[in-house]
Amino acid sequence: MNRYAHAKRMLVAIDCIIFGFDGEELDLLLIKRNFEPEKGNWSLMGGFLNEDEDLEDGAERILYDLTGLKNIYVEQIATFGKVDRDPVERTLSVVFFALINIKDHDQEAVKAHNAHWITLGKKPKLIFDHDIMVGRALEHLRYNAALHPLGFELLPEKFTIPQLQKLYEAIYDMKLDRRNFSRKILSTKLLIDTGEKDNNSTTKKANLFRLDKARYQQKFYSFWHFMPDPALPESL
Amino acid sequence: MNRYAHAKRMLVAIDCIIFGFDGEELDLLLIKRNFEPEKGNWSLMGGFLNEDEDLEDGAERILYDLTGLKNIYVEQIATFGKVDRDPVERTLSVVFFALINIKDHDQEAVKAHNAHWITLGKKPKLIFDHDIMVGRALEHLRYNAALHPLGFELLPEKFTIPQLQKLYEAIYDMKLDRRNFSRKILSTKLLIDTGEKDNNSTTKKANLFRLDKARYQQKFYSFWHFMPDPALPESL
DNA sequence: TGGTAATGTGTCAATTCGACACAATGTTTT
DNA sequence: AAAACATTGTGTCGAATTGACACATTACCA
Repeated sequence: MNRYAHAKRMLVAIDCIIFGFDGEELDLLLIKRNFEPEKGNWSLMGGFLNEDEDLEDGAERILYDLTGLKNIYVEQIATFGKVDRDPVERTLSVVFFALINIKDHDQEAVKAHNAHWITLGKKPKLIFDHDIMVGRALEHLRYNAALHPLGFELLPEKFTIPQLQKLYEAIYDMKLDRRNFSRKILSTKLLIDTGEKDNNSTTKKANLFRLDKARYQQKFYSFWHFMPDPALPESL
Repeated sequence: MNRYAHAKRMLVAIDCIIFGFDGEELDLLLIKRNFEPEKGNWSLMGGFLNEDEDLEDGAERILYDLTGLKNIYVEQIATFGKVDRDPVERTLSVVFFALINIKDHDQEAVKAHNAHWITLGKKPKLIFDHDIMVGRALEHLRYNAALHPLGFELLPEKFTIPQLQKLYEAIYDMKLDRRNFSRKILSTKLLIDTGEKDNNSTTKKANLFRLDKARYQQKFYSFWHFMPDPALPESL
């Protein structure tokens, strides 16, 4: 038990990288800090982990506090632990990333926190190691969006295939062939044609699709993905 | 600054999942604890993060302490933070996984820690949430071994293609076609034929290959992998 | 010296992929 | 009202990749 007695207790922060999609580019929800430390500079949304709170609950609390949203897509990415990463006091930061439909958030709550949606390409310099965190989050998004049907979290419930394509083009910063993309997406049988049309369009109105949620759950691990499903052995 | 004053400081542990490969199956290096808490039960190798120590340095210290090895493959997987995961006191655990060549470790150091190599299929029940950690580590290994040339970390410097195949079969718990596997691996141009033969064999001696390390670095992100390399934008 | 076991290499059909063309729809312009 | 324009839906075709399978080679052993 001596081990416990001699070990150092330290602060644990939670920082959230919040991705949205405005129809053309990926956006981040960032805070213009009106509090110390680093008042006046940009940072991720964050907070300290409470004594009686699980990590995931902490992340959800912080995200709810800023956006007013619950049940959004949240995933832990990594923990940052350099000794001097926070100049005030040694603080570990557990980083989460969240994908939200940019139309859904509570505008009042966002304004109250002095938060702003910023296009990824125009991201200002962030405090501490937050720039590295964003880089890691983007890498994570690129990895997982190719292997899992993650992208749908960033779109409204009903969306068109050209919208979905623009999203993937924004994530990977590349152009994709319209016809091949459509063929590949439809071959997953993950989309259901609602029969409705996108009336926002000024030219030919595209078909609106929605996710087949049951199939989505079932295919989470095999979408665009050639590995055996990571079924764990009985003993685990 | 008040935020800092009111936040709770807590213990931070590091736990390591150490994978090895015995030529037939995946193995884990586990501790039969001769210290409290949970004395007599099995656990992962771990320890507390020191005050003046980066996370990765802590993981390397703990791994060196147990195996006598440095410069091994180590990767952070996730942080576990359930409030009651450690019954003694609230403790976060940052989990790392390490891949080592099972022949290389320091036998004395391992014995001194009462550690043992256990075949994954015969893993005993572990303490706390360590079973879940092992599950997550295996999932991580399966993910990444398909996308990156990770497997080589588990093999000696010179290895044969049939050895490599057995490793992949152990990781994914499935049989692969010998001829197609060979074709796929060789098509990566990642292996260099040393010209030597494997003299351990009692039948036809297989060719010994080694990794083309330069190409390995270069191809880390495109090996068996169809996404664009995650090159980050200038701003990150 | 022939039998056995494991390795190295080749073939072939089915599928998938990437590049590309054309028809259909809805708006705007003349 | 018709022509021009922008965007969407669908099809084709050759090339590359994949999965299933066969055969020759090497080394040990009886």
